[in-house]
Amino acid sequence: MAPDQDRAAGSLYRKVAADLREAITSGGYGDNGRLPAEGALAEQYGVSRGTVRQALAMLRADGLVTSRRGTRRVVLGTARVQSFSELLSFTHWARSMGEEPGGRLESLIRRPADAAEREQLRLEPGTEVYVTLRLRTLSGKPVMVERTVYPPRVGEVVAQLPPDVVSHTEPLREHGILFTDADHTIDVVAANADDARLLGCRRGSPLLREKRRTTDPTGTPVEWSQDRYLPGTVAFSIHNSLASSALSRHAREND
Amino acid sequence: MAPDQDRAAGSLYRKVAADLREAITSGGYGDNGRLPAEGALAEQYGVSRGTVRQALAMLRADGLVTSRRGTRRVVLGTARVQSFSELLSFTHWARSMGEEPGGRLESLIRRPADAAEREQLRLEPGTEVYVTLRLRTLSGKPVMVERTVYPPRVGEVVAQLPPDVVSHTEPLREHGILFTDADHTIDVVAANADDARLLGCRRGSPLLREKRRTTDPTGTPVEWSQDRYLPGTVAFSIHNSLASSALSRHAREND
DNA sequence: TAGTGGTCTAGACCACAGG
DNA sequence: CTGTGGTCTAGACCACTAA
Repeated sequence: MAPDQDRAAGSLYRKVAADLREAITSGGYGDNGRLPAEGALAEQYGVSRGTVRQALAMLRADGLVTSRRGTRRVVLGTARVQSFSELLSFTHWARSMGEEPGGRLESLIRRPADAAEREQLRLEPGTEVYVTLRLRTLSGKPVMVERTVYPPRVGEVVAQLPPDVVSHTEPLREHGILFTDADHTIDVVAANADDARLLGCRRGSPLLREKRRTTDPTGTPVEWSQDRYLPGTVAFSIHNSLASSALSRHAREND
Repeated sequence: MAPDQDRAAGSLYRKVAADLREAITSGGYGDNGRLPAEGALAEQYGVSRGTVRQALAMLRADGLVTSRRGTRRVVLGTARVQSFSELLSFTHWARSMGEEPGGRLESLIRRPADAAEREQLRLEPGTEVYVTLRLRTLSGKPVMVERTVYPPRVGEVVAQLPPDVVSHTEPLREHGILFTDADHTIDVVAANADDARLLGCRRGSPLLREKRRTTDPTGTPVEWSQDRYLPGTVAFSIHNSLASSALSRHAREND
């Protein structure tokens, strides 16, 4: 078991959800099969129906099952949805694919925030921010350029990390800086001179861009980042429904 | 009020959620402000705490509020998240931006499904599918090429629509074909000859691609589509958190 | 310590699917 | 009609935050 999965512990409904997820993804209920009724599951696990429903809501959000009034839940598929930490951390993502993540800090500067940065990070005029430029690699091959702006509290921690540290989210968590919510925007952008030099592509060639603003549980922004990927190295996937949705990032596969 | 929003009707928690959403987005609680306690909201609306929590879970998924044990919920922002129908329907999306959606059916053919299509739509070998190629425009300007594969049950309905019909999801709903779940993948692809001709770009120039498979409440696939957008016309946004996430598509704004 | 959200229970009624 | 998921209630206890 990956250490990530142990987070199922702590609450009952997470344990039930983890167990059901395991049963589903290992084919225990078949594809397009039906799950037992909520009442049956409640009895089977020795919990109330409400707890079972809370567990099933997680699977619903992940696109594993549908639900419709009147009939049993249907197994949609064995969709692989990434955990939140896999989504935010290049390092976790790479490792989950069996690739070796690498990176190089190109620059780290401290300067007053401009208007856009103040807006994104909710900072007072004159506040200084830390700005990093990193090249990210998979098994030695450049795939992404990452530009991140940190507010002072976070930047001070980042600035003291060794320049060759692979993961940033882990040390930050140890400093009590938590990532709980993120807004992402995905589009296409042309490579500028820096992008071209670092990624080894032509200037003006298209890159897949992900802009991301992350906040902690109090709603305070902790990071504003702009990642630019070489085409063909990444795709973003989302499952959504009338009720909920989820995003996942994965290596691109053939058409 | 847009007709879409009337769907808040039907259940209590949706009404509560709609009311709170309105209060938040109109600034009633301020940015980074605090919501009243769950108990207070329950009393205010005359419902149980469980119902209030169900409503708040929706706002949480939309990125409007955070939550943390021990303190009141924090208003994250006034994020505009699109409804599921806006996300699936080009027509709804265009109108929500105040643009005039247009389109032209370039071709509609019926032929046996190939291996990939059978896989995506869960069809038996030899089953025939309907394949459409459409050019989509905003206020007359080409922005997207859409290739959709329908299984027979759905294709038969689509094939009988007038070629210049703007929205397909609406007539389908009237035929009892419901869209409840979708999986999306977003990446970059080079324009082929057809794309270049229809969109008026050079062959090989980059396009933002969204692949989408949609299913109905029983888990049966009803559509497999591949949309290719001109760069600069669209971006995709997602809010996600430790608990949940949502996707929205919107017009690109300046950097 | 007091207030808050997170979790869990037990029971109720309804709307809808399908025989 | 029966069985199912959808909704709602009333109450309980716990873990955590902030004063």
